[in-house]
Amino acid sequence: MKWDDIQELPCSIARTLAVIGDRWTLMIVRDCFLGSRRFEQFQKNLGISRHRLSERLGKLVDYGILRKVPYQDSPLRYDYRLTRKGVDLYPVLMAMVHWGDTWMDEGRGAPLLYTHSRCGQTMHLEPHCSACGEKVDPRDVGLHPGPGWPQSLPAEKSTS
Amino acid sequence: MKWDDIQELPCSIARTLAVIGDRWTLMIVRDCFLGSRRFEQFQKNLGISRHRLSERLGKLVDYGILRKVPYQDSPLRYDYRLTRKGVDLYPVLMAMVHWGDTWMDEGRGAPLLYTHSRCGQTMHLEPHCSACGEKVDPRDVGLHPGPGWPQSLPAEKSTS
DNA sequence: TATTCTAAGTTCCGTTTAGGAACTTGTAAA
DNA sequence: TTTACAAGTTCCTAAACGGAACTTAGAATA
Repeated sequence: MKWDDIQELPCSIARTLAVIGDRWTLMIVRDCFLGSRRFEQFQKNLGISRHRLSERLGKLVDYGILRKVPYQDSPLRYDYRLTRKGVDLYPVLMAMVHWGDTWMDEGRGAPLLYTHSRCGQTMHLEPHCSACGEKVDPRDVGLHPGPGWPQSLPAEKSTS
Repeated sequence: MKWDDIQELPCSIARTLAVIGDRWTLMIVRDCFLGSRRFEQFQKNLGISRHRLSERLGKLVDYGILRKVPYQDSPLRYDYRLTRKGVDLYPVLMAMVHWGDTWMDEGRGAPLLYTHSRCGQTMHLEPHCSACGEKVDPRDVGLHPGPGWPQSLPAEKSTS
């Protein structure tokens, strides 16, 4: 199976990875959250090849994660800005931040700390149940087929 | 810059992507959460080439995300099981699930639904503040250098 | 007016990584 | 004795990546 075919699977992780599962793509999105908007800025911050960057930005625009907003005409030039769909990737990135802080800091501690302005405290993001608001343990999650599960396939057995 | 060099950056997202940012790697981890433990099982479920699978499993073991547990000797054979480090990737995967459910369902609805056994309701994972417990909006998060921020670099300006 | 500069890409080409089919190894079952 | 099974390896072609040089359109400078 080719990598590009995974977006056809009835699986939201596969469909998400089909969009942001490429090398560099999430790093570009990360850079947007840190304030980058322009080609040269991304290129300088990330050290990605211009060729690759150009292609990835195009893909992110095609998928509606970034949109091009003119910041001058003659020559016409665009900022790349996160759309709502792009901003919605925040929990994915922050989940990675927490995992990296926990497991990949090599004893040096987190490179960045996050402050919740509502409560003023340093924090990380914790997954809570959208229904009851409690913190969720993976073992307390059951799954079953939803409306988008293909009728042609048998129901999956319920695991973790 | 080569992709493999990103793990040197003082950024937990980069360090996380250095481990799970490859094609197929997160799909394999996903399959683990769904109950797969053996080579043939992964290969059949994912359609990944045996070559690639073998290499990715080895990498996941090297990074301590999976561990090999013998399930028979003669011939000696192993299950691949999630370690604590691997289980900790759950929030990353579930954040992707929610994003995929929201933006990539093509109007068909979520392929899978998740139930929180504590409260019995269908849910998704919401990012909450680990300090105050409230739901977090990206605009309410400020960042500043942490203990792992290299002393040689100037402090970053605080963005989103 | 001619030259240089800036931003945002494209082109080209050699290197890596991926994908797929066939083959291997050790053992158990028919 | 042959077949089957599980878990890889080998080998070869195709696709993706990385880096340097080049392009384009206009602005600024000499």
